[in-house]
Amino acid sequence: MTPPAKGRIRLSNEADILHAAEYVFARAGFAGATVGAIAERAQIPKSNLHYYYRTKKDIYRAVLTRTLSLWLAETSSIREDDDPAHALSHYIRAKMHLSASHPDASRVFANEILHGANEIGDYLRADLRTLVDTKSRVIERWIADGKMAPVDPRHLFFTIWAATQTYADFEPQVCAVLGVPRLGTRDMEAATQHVTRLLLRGCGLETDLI
Amino acid sequence: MTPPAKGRIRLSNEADILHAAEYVFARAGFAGATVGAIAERAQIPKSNLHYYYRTKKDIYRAVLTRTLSLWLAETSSIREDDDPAHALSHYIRAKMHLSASHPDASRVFANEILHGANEIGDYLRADLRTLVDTKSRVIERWIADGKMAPVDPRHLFFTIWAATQTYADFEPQVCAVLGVPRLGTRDMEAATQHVTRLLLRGCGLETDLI
DNA sequence: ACTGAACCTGACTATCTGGTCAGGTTTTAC
DNA sequence: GTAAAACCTGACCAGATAGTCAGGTTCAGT
Repeated sequence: MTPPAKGRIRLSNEADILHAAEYVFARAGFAGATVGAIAERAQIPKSNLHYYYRTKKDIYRAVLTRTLSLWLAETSSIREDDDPAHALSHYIRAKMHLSASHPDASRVFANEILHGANEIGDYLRADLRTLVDTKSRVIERWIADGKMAPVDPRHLFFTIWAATQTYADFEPQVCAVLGVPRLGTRDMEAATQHVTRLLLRGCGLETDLI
Repeated sequence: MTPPAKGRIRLSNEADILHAAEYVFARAGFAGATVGAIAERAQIPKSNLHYYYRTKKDIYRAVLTRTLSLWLAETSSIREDDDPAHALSHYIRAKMHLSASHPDASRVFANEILHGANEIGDYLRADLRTLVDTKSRVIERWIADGKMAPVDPRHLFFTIWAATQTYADFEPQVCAVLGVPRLGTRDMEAATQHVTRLLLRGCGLETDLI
């Protein structure tokens, strides 16, 4: 267990380390990342880093944990008493915003799942599954009420996640096709418009009204 | 350069190595994969492997190159004289089939782009971009002819790729949410139906007619 | 001011891994 | 049958890297 009360210095240094680690893990994956590189980026000696996190895996888990809560918090807009078009477009926009503001976090997360989700598999099977089940029931209710076209809610989530995270995870491919060096605010806004319209229309929802 | 004429043994061994390498790279990434593990899986001594591929990067590039051509060949169904609904559903189905039949290839490819596309960036900016430009013009023509709703063709490709490849790249997440140990034929067929209907309807195309 | 806890660090090591190489065996072409 | 090319391999090494540790410095509460 970590000490119950964390000192000021510890708090600050752990934040620096995690920030640097996110950057390094996003670019090199777990195996390719070196503790030395993380330490260098955090501007801290390697042995000092080991004082806060005993092993590389400890750092990795800390980065993943921090990202998970971020990822999970965004479904709040999907509530049964809300309007489907409004709720879904809000959710999609929130996810796109996450891809734009925390691309490295998205990449670390993607990398973890891509390679078998060995560290977070239990979490996915428990918390994530429960969450999606709950939100799926809301969507099924909307469908039963004739508010939107019949769509498998779980697969709808897969498609929304994929369509939005692709702008963070596969940015080099997107940039290559669009012919831009990196994704700017304008590109991301166009992407958000596209995804929202395409998927809402796909769910049989009027997009002109938004 | 590789020798112009390859021996029978070389052909067979290179195929074994590449097959094993795809498996290992998909699970561990480039840095996490060890030449020893690839050799072991190919049932060949490590030094023999180095006889065929001098460096680990050579193996990696060979795997990527093989995958690239596979990935590229599928846009053939998108032709201007074809019906949009038919062409797009055909393309989506082909992409889904690729995710089902070559998940490891998809993962190696995804991993490469996720970590910056350093090996295939040039290819993406050249061949892939040209291909997408060409096919985008076809879709723009369909839109101009009022055959489908106005959709940004490039972003449409991003969404199709993302929605289909997610079933290979993020399989552990999909399985966790669906509560199944692995994706079966039935699951993939349901996924294909979902993606096709959602995206075609999103493009303003009638899906009942397919 | 004092003192114990928290924090810091250079030097070190065990291990792992990519790649080499000399010398062997098998295959192929004639 | 034979010779050259292709193929194979155990032993080896150099470099990289995760993690340790003993001993030092700074901080926080009193």
